[in-house]
Amino acid sequence: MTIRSADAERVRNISFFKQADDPTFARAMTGAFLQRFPANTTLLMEGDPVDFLYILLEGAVELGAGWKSKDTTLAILRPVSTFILAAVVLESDSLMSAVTLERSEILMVPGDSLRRSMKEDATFGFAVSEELAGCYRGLVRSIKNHKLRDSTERLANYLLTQRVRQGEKNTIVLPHEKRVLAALLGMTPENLSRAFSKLSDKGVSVEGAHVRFDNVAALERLARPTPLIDNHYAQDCNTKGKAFTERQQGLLDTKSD
Amino acid sequence: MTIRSADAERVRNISFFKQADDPTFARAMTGAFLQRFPANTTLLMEGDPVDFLYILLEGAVELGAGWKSKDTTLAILRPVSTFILAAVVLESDSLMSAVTLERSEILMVPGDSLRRSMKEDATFGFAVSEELAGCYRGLVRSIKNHKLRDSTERLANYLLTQRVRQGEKNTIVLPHEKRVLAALLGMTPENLSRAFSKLSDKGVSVEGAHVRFDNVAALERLARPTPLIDNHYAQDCNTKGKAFTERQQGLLDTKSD
DNA sequence: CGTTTAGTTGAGCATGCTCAACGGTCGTGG
DNA sequence: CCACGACCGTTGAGCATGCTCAACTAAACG
Repeated sequence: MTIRSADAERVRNISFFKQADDPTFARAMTGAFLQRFPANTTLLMEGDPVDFLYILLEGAVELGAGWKSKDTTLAILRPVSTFILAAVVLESDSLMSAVTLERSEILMVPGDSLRRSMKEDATFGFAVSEELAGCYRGLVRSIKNHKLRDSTERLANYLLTQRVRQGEKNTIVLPHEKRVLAALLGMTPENLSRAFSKLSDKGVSVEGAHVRFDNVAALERLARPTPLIDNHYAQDCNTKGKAFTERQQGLLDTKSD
Repeated sequence: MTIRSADAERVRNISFFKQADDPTFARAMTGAFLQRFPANTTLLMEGDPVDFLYILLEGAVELGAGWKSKDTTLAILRPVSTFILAAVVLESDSLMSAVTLERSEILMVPGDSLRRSMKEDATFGFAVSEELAGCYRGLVRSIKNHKLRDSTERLANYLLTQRVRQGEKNTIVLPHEKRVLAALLGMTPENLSRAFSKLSDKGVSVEGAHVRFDNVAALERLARPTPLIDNHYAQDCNTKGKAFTERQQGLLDTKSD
């Protein structure tokens, strides 16, 4: 077995493996191996056949796509996240490219093993369906965020989201370089700068990666976060405490394919 | 049983029911009923709890979302299409609203029945996973279409796509009102008009719902369709002849949740 | 100490939206 | 049968959001 038990533990804690029993988990992991990649390594290009499910355990990965000399970022992933799950289920070619942003540690699970486990164990299969459904809904949120909000509103909501995740304190630290954040929010670095200065009205001040909030109420009045777009503001919105299956992604951050 | 056998047949022909055996199909359909709705009926609002999987058998449905007095169209569905599948799997609230565009006939399948069948029959569960994965990839295509192409390019690709679907003839008939088409392509009706006139250079002429192509080569040179965005141009791209699981959707048309 | 890279700022431009006006079509009702 | 109104689609003018390009600063790294 090429994976350490500590890693196996971490992997079992991601949603859809948590519900698998031991034999199913073991079979799903058949042939899996752990690999390290330096920053800026292309893991996968658009159109490549997909043979493995990728599970990011350490580092950061950008999912993107291009056409006619344009490029766009679809999501930035942080551990622990799976990606390319949909392509694995369908045994089809990748629709996006994946590139490491930092030195990263990635578990690669053969698609065959995963599909076999799904077909043999209905409970596990259902868990994968839940994961896929969560990813789907993450994308829907992402599209709504993009089509219904302008860049300043997206930034405002991003900041409020980070504030919630980092414990409701009045200062947060940005988890990405500003250039990466700009790509995540669907704008240029120049416009991110300008968006930040527009928010100074609302008590937002920036110093490097540190952001301070002096008037959260005013910021919320501009941002108007909603559980129908911003997953974190989902108080009791997922009916059965299953919030874990639905993670924010895409323009909202993390988890994908 | 409230559904006619002719309808049952049509339903069985959509991807993920096709793979179910008879008992599983029967159980999944427990409590299902067929309902007719007039045009412009709201079937579901954003944030509503979802109790049924909807299957559109006749008519047309628009999926949309709103925020702060803005509204946007996420997809237009045509028969036979399921929708709200992801929310059903997760037993959670809808992220989009659904409205009939025409008089429609919709089969409503209780979420409980569907989830139970998935948990009891791994083969059926896998088929649902394939469906979800296909929906996911449809959304990814949709986002790429939107972020990487300007409005004229989206229209050009839409027209080429329709041409392929309608049999590669040199004239097609638009399946929607232009106002609806505009929403589908993510622009205003005014801009759709302008986009059409920009395409007259490329041999495209419009008369009502009829569009004629006099220079397909030129149009393709502008549109540059690719299987990584436009599903139809997938020659042999899905590895195992499973193309049926992946339908175009969202900005590309039809099939969703 | 030079070089590189991230971030900011400004000017000009492009894509797409809003608002208003107008023509054509269809359905209704006089 | 015609007249009216409603609505779809088109066209034009002006505007807004966001992008490109360029210059400049500051910090990081050799």
